[in-house]
Amino acid sequence: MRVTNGGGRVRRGKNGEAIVESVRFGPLAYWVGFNLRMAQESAFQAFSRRSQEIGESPGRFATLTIIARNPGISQTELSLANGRDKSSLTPVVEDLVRRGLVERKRVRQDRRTYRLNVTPVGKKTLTMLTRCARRHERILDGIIGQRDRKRFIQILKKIAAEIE
Amino acid sequence: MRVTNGGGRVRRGKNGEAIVESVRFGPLAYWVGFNLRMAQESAFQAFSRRSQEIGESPGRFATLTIIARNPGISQTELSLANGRDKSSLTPVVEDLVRRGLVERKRVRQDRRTYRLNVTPVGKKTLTMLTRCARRHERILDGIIGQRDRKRFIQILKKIAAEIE
DNA sequence: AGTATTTAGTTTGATATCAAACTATATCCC
DNA sequence: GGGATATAGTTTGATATCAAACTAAATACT
Repeated sequence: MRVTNGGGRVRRGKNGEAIVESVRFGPLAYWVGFNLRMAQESAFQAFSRRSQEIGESPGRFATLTIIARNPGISQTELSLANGRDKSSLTPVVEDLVRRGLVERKRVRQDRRTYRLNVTPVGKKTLTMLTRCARRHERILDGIIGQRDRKRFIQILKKIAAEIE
Repeated sequence: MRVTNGGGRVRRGKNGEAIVESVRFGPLAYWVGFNLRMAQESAFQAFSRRSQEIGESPGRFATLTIIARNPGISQTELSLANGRDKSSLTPVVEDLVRRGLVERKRVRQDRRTYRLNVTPVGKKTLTMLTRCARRHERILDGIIGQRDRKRFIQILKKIAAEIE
């Protein structure tokens, strides 16, 4: 179940007539935090549907892209770049390796760490996912508008970087 | 573990000297979806820390606010407004009722639905949470800047409303 | 009135995530 | 060299969430 708006509240009066009241959000309506959450979740949901069409979980996209762009990256570096705890990555990487999309090698000099690389099969999947993500981005661009897009992304980056 | 940037990759050369490479994000760097996620998660994390200081889970804030602003709202209406599946709300409401922050009454005309209201105790908690959220908002405002703030929120709302 | 459909909320099963504790290895410093 | 400390990754336990199946009640249709 997905939300698209504040959803009208329908209530019945004495005679059964519908009384539609809209939900009041109070301060939430104009606060950044709440709107950020709602926007992110809708966008994620939309991308999720798209990527499921090609049989991949949406989270794999960022993971695969970062590995592909940083051959030999370690799991910890990946977890930092991806904004997830390193422990969350254990099952994800396991799954990618099991399905042959990613290859994982021990490092000779430091036998604690792994180096991750995308396999040819993984590259094919990534190509499909990227196409999928581009379509998604095009829709988002349409909503935001060319004029504001750059500034919008700048602000998002600034929030991620500066909030503690 | 929280991410604030792309995190430098440190690797050791033959002679043990540190080689710092920064992580390449490829297309992720300028795509809306990824930056939206990173910003939202950092912001949420920050608010989470704040609200834990007063012993409340961060999710309770939106829930309590919406109930307070819409006395007698049903769980389904609440779930729509809050952007969560109605089934997720069952344990949340249960907890709020158990702790005496919210009161829940059966409706005579329609015995399937409940009406939710915030109790005086809940109002006190909400006041504290609101103070906490205001501090958080002030920081976000500082990062975004007064000039762009309004437009930024408009865009977030537009994304939530228009993406499918 | 009586059956079919819709609706409100709960239950169940699956997934993603985090944080803290843990294991194995590497590095620091005496 | 050897103990103390730090680091890479895994394990474990807890939480939040969703989606689908379910129950009970209301409404719609004939």
